Amino acid sequence: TIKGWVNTRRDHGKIVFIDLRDRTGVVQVVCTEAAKDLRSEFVVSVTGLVKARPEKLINKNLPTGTIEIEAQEIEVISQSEELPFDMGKEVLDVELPTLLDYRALTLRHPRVQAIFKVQEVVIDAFRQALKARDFMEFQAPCITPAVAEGGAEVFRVQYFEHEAYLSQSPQLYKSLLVGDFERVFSVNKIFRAEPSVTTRHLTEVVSLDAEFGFIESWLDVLEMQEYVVRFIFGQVEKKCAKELELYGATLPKLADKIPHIKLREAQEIIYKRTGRDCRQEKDLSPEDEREICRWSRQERGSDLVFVSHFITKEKPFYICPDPEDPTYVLSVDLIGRGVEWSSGGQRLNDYQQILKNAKEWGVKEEDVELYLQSFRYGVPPLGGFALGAERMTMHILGLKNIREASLFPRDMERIDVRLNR
RNA sequence: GGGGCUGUAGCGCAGUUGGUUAGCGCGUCUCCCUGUCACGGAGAAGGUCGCGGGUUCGAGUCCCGUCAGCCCCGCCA
Repeated sequence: TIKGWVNTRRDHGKIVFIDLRDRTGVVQVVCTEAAKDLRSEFVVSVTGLVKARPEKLINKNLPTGTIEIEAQEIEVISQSEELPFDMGKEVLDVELPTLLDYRALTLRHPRVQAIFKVQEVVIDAFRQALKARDFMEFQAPCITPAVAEGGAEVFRVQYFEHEAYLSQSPQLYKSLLVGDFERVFSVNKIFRAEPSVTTRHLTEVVSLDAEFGFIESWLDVLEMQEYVVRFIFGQVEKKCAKELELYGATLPKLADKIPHIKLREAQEIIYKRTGRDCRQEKDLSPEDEREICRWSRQERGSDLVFVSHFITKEKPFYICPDPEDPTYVLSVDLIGRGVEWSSGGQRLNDYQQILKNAKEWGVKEEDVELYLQSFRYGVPPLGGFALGAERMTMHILGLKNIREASLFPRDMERIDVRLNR
């Protein structure tokens, strides 16, 4: 007896073929006319005999193509309504809004499922990589007391008779915890109320965060980041060959060492290559990021490139300025395939300096009280980084829109269903 | 917030310089088929062309407005 969903039905009159699907794959069931009433996505229980197919009837395109099941009895367990689109195609031919409007159904398609198998491996590999380096996993809070960092917009929530916010980053908590556990990481949801309607932004994101103490320099953070990314790629390559093939995807090519350049060097390179002068800009634009990726690929043989030394004033108060030139910070973004994959850097660990910076940045002491407490009682030099799980998944598979890489994407216009209907 | 593009059957699309009955593929329904595996064959149903207004003898097509969607830019520790 085998139970599963009807993938497709091929009716030949006296003989009917059913492709039966369950979590392990698809197998062909040979039925009599009794199967005439079965439709796509019906859940059925088939009792019958597993038989080897005659040589001529072997389907080489199907992993189970050498066998088939001769049905003796078929019981319908659950019926399905008529499908809104064709699920039998190798590639679901629907537009993004349809893909998401029918999410419960589209997630049954093997090519859609592949996305989330890759994502699972990415997240699992992140955990493995850090546990192997003696990091401890922690659960970050989602409700936070105040907006401690400028920058990204935050969601406000009613918290009894008080106001609270949804966490836009576990940053302060993971840094704080370095004072307690030395090496920590978390896999957690973060929330951003940016009014951004783009192919790479979501309001609810899975963030892969790591932070550790006793670093000799910010380069230790960069190395740890590189180790983790390489480990993740290795696991995806090993465990997701089938999924990568479905998308014709290849993992980013990495040089022996991922090249690393400073923001100003990157801008100089872009100026020399394109004549576009962005040397005074405070950050790389999307086009700049694409150009620097082209450079990295051509000149250094690497699809990924670290860009460091962003402008101190543009970064949060806790980032460590470069002692050699405090205009720039010891923070680093990992850029690949034209977009940002992760960002990290060295943080301040000197209590007085953090206090001073907080004041300068306009951060109220009382809003970061718990964070500051940690640094009053001794914290080693520290740093860390964060990767976006959806962005990694998206760019590993070459998806066009990040919403495809989120099971239930939230954006300005959608929470499960479209908000403007 | 700025710009570009799109909106035609359940889904994906075509529709010429404005012209009389708006098409195609898939899916759905009926019938035929014992070897298909995206089965095949015959037939059928299914549309106020996003919505509102205008120009015109006549609008899916042109104009204005509006709503929705997609993409780019901006915003984005």
